[in-house]
Amino acid sequence: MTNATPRPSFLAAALLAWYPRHHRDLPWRHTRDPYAIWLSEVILQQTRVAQGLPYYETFLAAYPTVQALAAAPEAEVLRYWQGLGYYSRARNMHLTAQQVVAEYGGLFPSTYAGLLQLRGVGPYTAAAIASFAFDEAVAVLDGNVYRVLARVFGLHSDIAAPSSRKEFQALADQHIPSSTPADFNQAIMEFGAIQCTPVKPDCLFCPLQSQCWAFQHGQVALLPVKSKAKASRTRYFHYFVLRHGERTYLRERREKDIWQGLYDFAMTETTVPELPPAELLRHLDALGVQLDTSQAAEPSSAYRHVLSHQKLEARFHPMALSHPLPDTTLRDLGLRAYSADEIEALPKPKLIVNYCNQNI
DNA sequence: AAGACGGGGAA
DNA sequence: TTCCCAGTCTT
Repeated sequence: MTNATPRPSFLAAALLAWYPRHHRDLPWRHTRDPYAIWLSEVILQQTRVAQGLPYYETFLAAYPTVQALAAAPEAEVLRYWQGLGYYSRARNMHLTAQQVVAEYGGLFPSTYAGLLQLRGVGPYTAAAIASFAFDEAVAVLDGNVYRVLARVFGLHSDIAAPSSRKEFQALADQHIPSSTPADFNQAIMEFGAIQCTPVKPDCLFCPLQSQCWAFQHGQVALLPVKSKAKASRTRYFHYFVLRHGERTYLRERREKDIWQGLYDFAMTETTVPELPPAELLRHLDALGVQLDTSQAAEPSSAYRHVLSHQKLEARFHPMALSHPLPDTTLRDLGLRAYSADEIEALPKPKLIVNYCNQNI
């Protein structure tokens, strides 16, 4: 006799009973289109549902098919992504869309292993698409799943350590029912998001209460174990908001740093808050700005912008130039003059959006 | 294995 | 303010 009908998992039974009565009605749960599911999963990778939802709607309206996304200019794709963060997600989606159209005839791979080959698609996203679009019985492992499993089974491995993945994946794969893998995956993630929350989980009305190791041992608040992220560093940005007439100079960030592919102003960076006046003059000279004809206003007060791993403190130095910047400067620094409408259409970091909203 | 990569919400 | 939220790629 084969094990075609494995012993039902108490976890699966509880989650599958809980899910229909508690889950949120979200648009990507009404489709089997791997493209739409892929989009939703990439958006949700590091983003809360409330924040990602409007982006999903707008993005899907702008690019209803993988062909439409593949045909779009990258800057436009990034503009739709503006404010979501982790912009490599959008760049990778764009590249992958082009690959799917050019090499896969516009059809997504239909297996976990096949999906894993795509750029920007890792174990989590491959499992999500494989189960939701193709009913493959591969368990998703996201932050919610780590938390639920750590508490229910009393696992004390550090979930921040890559080596813990195998342990949790094996446990999840052991409990996912081959008959309804998509429902199980949706249910366990939703359960973690709504019921088994990071802080103040609703243990009082939890269907797994009697079977939950953490609850039974009074260790709910201690699980999952997660090592702390290292302290973030502070960076000081000094932006030169150069204008000539109605146009302002911006450039695309191409360096290997934050905000790759997005647009901001010419700038320099220091490790201390202040930019010495002599340094300011040196940079303006390098830009080819003629000091006697420029009208420099006082720098703005500091704009503080907090990323998870960096604290940014930015000051903006607006300058009205009486002559355009030399072509050599434009070429060397990648600067171009844009009208206000054109700036609005460029993808920009939130910090720059904030500044522009107040000053441009 | 460790670091890089955004931005937002809740306490 | 401080704490929390985390997949994928690169090194």
